[in-house]
Amino acid sequence: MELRQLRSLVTLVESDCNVSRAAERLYMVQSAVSQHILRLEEELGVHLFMRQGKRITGLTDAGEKVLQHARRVLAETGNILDVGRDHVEDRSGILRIGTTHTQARYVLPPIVKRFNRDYPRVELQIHQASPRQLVGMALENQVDFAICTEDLADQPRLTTVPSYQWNRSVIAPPGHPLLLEDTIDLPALCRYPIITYVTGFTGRGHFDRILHKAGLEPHIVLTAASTDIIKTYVRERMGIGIIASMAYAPERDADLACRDLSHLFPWEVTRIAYPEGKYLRRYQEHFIALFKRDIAERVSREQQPGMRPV
Amino acid sequence: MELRQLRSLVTLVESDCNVSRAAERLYMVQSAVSQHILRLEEELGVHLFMRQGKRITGLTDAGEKVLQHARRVLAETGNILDVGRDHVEDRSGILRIGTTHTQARYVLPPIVKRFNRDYPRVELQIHQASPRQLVGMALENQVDFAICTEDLADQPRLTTVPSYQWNRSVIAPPGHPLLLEDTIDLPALCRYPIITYVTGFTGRGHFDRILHKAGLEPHIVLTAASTDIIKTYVRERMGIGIIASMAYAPERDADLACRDLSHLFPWEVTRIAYPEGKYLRRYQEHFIALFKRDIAERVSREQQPGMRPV
DNA sequence: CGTTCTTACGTGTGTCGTAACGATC
DNA sequence: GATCGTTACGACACACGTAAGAACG
Repeated sequence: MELRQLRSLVTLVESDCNVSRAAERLYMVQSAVSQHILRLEEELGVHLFMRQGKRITGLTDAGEKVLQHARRVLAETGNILDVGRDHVEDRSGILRIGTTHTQARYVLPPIVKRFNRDYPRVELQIHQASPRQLVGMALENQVDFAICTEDLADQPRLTTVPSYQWNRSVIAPPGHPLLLEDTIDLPALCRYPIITYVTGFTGRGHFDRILHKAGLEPHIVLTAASTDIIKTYVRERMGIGIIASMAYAPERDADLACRDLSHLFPWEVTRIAYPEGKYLRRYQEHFIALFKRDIAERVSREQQPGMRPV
Repeated sequence: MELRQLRSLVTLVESDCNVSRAAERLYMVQSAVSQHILRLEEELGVHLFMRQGKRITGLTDAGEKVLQHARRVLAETGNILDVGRDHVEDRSGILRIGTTHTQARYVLPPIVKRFNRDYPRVELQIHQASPRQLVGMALENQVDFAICTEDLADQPRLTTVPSYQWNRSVIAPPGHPLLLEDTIDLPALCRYPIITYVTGFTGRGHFDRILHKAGLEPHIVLTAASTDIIKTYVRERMGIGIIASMAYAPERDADLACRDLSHLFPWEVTRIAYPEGKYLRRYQEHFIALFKRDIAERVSREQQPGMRPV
């Protein structure tokens, strides 16, 4: 068995079982990849791929199993290379972050900026996806860190680092009747059409559960994956917006009133996740430290009510 | 980077950093192993080993890190080979069991016998070690299964399967004054010299904690790692023996009286552990199933009071 | 002086690329 | 006929073994 062969196997699967395309990605000719697979199958004594004539159509059961282990082999060889890179030159490299729109737009910017100042020669990549996708991307080593709130707790093959906590706020156009209330409670919220996040995003799960427990049926008039969309329709007076508190920017959103709702909903924990056992390069550890430090500073500086350190 | 190189690295460390001996184990000449290490160091740009002149004296920090990942790479390639073996011939292979004396001597025999009847062409290896050592052996893939009671719970990189529960019994020569008591309690036990297991073995931890909580100071006159030794000195009338209940064999130990102590101590859980993510061959899964089934049958058949299924 | 590791060099295996062939849609 | 995968073959690279050299106790 050779690492090359495993590399070909994984790339082939990621190229929809198209040998030609896999070969391109690997900067090799088709025949080489083909041979890798054939030799691997020969050595193991199992067909890893199902074929119709000569067309490869998919993985066999054995292929699925081998693929999983092959992925981990490659991940670990990647870790070994990273140990080397860190000793040769620990100030440059790539940092691939997978995260949701909310984090990328409202939380990461100051952190990323500072990180870039500390490590100007590290190339930063921000990949945007849904929490569920992010879990897969972290596991398949398509990103170094997955940063989000959902789906990360108790994930068996991921190490997760809690980075900060946040809660929700309600936004509404100035003069909206909700804003006249002294203290906002759940029934008050449910008296108006609500615009909030799509299921699976940004604390939507707990939001639904709390309202359901209270026996309330909110009138959710529109949902979106990103806060910008929500704000847009709140401005259009389609309803009140329930958003993550850190997504309210006082300057830019001066035309929207905002009220904290921390007393109504549980605090959400945003986590940084990476594959269990992954070797963290110096700058990767630095990023995690920076994340926590920045949140702590921001909270104490801006007195933001809907956000707090872990 | 090549798998061969990683293999050489791991073997070299397991050969006390002696290149000649590592080469022997790998059926290669010294120079080949030497080259593997040098090329790997060259590619990574780090010294993995510390040297005094040409003598290799130990791993560097980077070497330690690389070693860990290299071990996992090899474990995963082993899993891949196992997937193949299972499809080629799933009735023969090797099963390496690491366990303590108590399990090997008093619990495993009927299970092993039955397993051998089901899979006569699987070579069984039983490696005996302390619970602490067993954890290391499982992690470093020196055994397939580690079976013991201590040190396995919440081990991060091991999957553990609870297999059965057991409690303690006291053994004493016939006519011993303790046997006249109606119900035996902790103070009663502490009135006599006690012979039991060494710290770290067979439930000794909970034993100590319970007595300490009760404010009792037992007079422990002798400790041993295996029940046979304990029995021997109980026969010599050096004291009463506190042993795992399954270690009392009514026929063979007819010259010793035995009383169950389940009412005094917490139940211990014996677990089967293997590296997280390990591919289990057919016969390995069968062994685990057999283990549980056999215990259930034994308990219901023999009405053994100090043993129960999970 | 034996042990231990590295370096030098030749041989053979094996991998990759070119190219032709065979299959499938 | 176009796309796709396998087979055949040659060139090159490289890993291993032999053997000599260098460093330590």
